[in-house]
Formats: sequence, structure tokens, C-alpha cells
Amino acid sequence: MGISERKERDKVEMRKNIIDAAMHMFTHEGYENASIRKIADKIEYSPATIYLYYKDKDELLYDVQGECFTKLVKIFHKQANATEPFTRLQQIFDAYINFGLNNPEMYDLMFIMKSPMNNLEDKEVWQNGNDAFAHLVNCVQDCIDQKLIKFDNVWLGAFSIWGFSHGLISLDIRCRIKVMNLNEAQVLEAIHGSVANYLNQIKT
Amino acid sequence: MGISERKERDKVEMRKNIIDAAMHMFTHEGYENASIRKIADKIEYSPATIYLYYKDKDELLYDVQGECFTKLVKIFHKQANATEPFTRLQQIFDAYINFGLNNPEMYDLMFIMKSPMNNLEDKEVWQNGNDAFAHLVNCVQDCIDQKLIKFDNVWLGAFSIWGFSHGLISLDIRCRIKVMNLNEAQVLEAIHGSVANYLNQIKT
DNA sequence: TGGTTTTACTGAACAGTGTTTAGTAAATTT
DNA sequence: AAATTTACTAAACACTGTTCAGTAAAACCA
Repeated sequence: MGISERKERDKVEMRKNIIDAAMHMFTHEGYENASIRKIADKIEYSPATIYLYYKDKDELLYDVQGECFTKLVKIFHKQANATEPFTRLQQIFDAYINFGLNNPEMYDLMFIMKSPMNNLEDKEVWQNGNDAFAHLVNCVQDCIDQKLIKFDNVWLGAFSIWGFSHGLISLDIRCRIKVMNLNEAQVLEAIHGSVANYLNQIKT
Repeated sequence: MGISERKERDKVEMRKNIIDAAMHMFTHEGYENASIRKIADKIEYSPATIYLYYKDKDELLYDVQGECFTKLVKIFHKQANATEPFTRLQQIFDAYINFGLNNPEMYDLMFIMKSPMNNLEDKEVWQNGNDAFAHLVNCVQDCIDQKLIKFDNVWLGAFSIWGFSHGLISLDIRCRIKVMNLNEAQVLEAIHGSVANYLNQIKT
């Protein structure tokens, strides 16, 4: 009976449909306007139908977040592939910062909003986050091996670098920089200047 | 006529009342449970009354945020007053990080949530943020004057330090660290370890 | 094939949110 | 004492996430 297989495919397709609609809503109209009702409207189903595929909005947002991570990891592969470890570290930095500044809604969902993380039970691991983080960890490992940066603990080094870049991006996304009496160009200058400075400071 | 003066005092007192109720709700029940209706309930007025004193929730949250900044600035004065600049920088770091970790709801309102910033018109300056930031700027200025840290631009140095600490705190508050397969103690270790590392890296 | 069960879906409701408005009683002014 | 202004509220509006009873179609079984 290929029926149950087809049904399984249909189920997966429907979930993909919902995710895509949510993602579109999210990136084009902003989070505020991405309600279950509007997502349902977009795929031409009733709002209640979404709850046949997702137990709640948090669970759906977790899947949308997953899509965002796929995009980020692709960018890492394309834009951060130098063999020289420190150059690759710079590329990762650039790619991450630019991803955040150019896709604030996605970045928000991935690293700022609480909602999608509610889906993770305690002691459960954040697979998407860890996978993306692994790129940075590998790079930092190579840098440390060749004594290119002032870190001895790999994980702590990667975490510090992540923390630093996240701080800059999230301050920008959540409107804490421009209100310091800076215009748009000065904000970008501040962020990129900080990164350049930091790379110099951690370089051996 | 003392009447208009008394009315002015009453108005100020009422706003203080509302702010206090909101702050209490916020820190004790969390942001999710701090609705206008519940705040109104707490001060025993109708929800509509709040709109006679604040044009919307964002404006109220901006005032609550102001209270939070008063607390943070007080902490800076008490806990970061060493005369030796680099020691003072360490104290500011510690005070800021601890404030964030111990008062996640306040920190959220001050540096993560979008809502209170909606109140600021474009090109308007964020007074509270700038005042608190000034403490860091002064300290960084002293450090640079005495050639204690690897920065030449004062503002950029202070901004970098702020960004770094904010990154760590906000990743924690928005649940992005513990899901990396870390227990509570390891999270704290990671944060404080990163700070210690960073201070070493920027030290001349 | 016909009858039964399962599946996929929806309309309507519930309980909550921020916010507005019309109406009212009290305080103030004339 | 009458007129006006002030301070406040009940009720509604337009949303939100979510649940549940009901329904038509698909699948299964005899």
C-alpha cells in the first residue's frame, strides 16, 4: 500500500508549506505580523489546521529557525573557506555580522527571540545552534593549533568570539546603537571598527 | 491657588504608582504577565486610566526602563569606584555582568526588548543609555590615558567592551547557552571565563 | 459493492492582549 | 447655585494563540 507513504509525504509537504509561509511572513512583514491566522491565510487553510501539524507556535518557530540555520551554514561554506585559519576566522566574522545586519528578522529568530527555544526540553541539545557553532569551533581549533590567536581553550575561544559578534549585532537589531546619537553610516562604522579592533587584539 | 500644584503632584505620584506597579509585575511575574490590565488591577484603577498618564505601553515601558537605569547607575557608583583605571574597568565589567544575570527581566527591558525604544523618535537621543554608558567611557578614557588597554579610540573601545559583555549576557538571558549542552555552573564558568580572557587580551 | 471507521479539515468559541470612546460623577470655577 | 472642567470607568473593538465539536471525504473491511 503506497497510501500511507503518500500520506507521510503529504504531511511533510504540508509542514514545509507552513514553514515557508511563516518564513515569508516573517522576513517580509516582520515578526509582529506573522500570526498563525495570517500564516494560515497565506496557505489557504484554517488556523486550526496548523495545530494538526504543530503543537504550538513555538514548535513552528523552531522549524522556521532551522531553515534560517540552513541558510547561515550555506553562507559559511560559501564565504568562509580560506585555508589559512586566521583569514577564515575573519571570513566567518564578516559572514556572521553581515548575515545578522542584512537579515535582522532571521537573526532575531535564531539568536534573540525566546519563543523558539521554549520548544527545547531541559537538557535537550540545540542541534542547529551547535552545528553552526561547529564551523567556528573548527576554525578556532586550527588557529590555536598554529598559535595564531591568544586562546588556549578552544570552546571558550569560539564562545567568546560568538558572544562578541552577537553583542554588536543584537544591540543594532534591538535599536540600542542608533539612539546613541549616531547615524546609519556611523553605526556600521562602529560595528566593523569593533570587529577589526577585536581581531587585532586576539591575534598573536 | 495651590490646587493646580497639588494636581501636578498627584499626576506625578500617579505616574510613579503606575511605574512601580509595572516594575513589580515585571520583575516578579515576568514580562509575559505584565499586561496593562494586570498593572491597572494592582493599583486598583481601570485599564483605561493608565492611558490618561501614558499614551501607550511603549511609553510606560520607557519610564520603567528609566528606573532600571537608575538602579544600574547606583550599582556602578557603589561597586565600580577604584581609582586605578584598569581595576575600575574590571569592576564595571563585573557589576554589569552580575546585574544582567541577577536581574534578567530588567536587563531585558533595558537592552533587549524593542518595545521601550519605540518611544524614541528618530534622531532623538537615548538619555538613560548614554548616561550609563558615560561611566564606561570615562573609565576607558582613563585607561587609554595611562596606556593600560589596547584601544586608541575611546568611544570605540567603550562600545566594544559594552558589545562584548552584552553579547554574553543576552545569549544567556535568551536561552542560547544552556542549550549548548551545558549545565548552570558551566554556563557561569563560560561567561566569567570569557570576560577574564577578554580583559587579558585588551590589557597592554 | 455497501457499510464502517478513520482521517483531514474547519467554524466557532475561549481567554487573553493593547487601545479607544462614550458616558458619569465629582471637583472646580464662575 | 449653575456651569464647566477634570478624573475616571464600562464596554467595546480588533487583534492574538489555542481548543473543540462537528463534517465531509477518504480508506478500510465485509
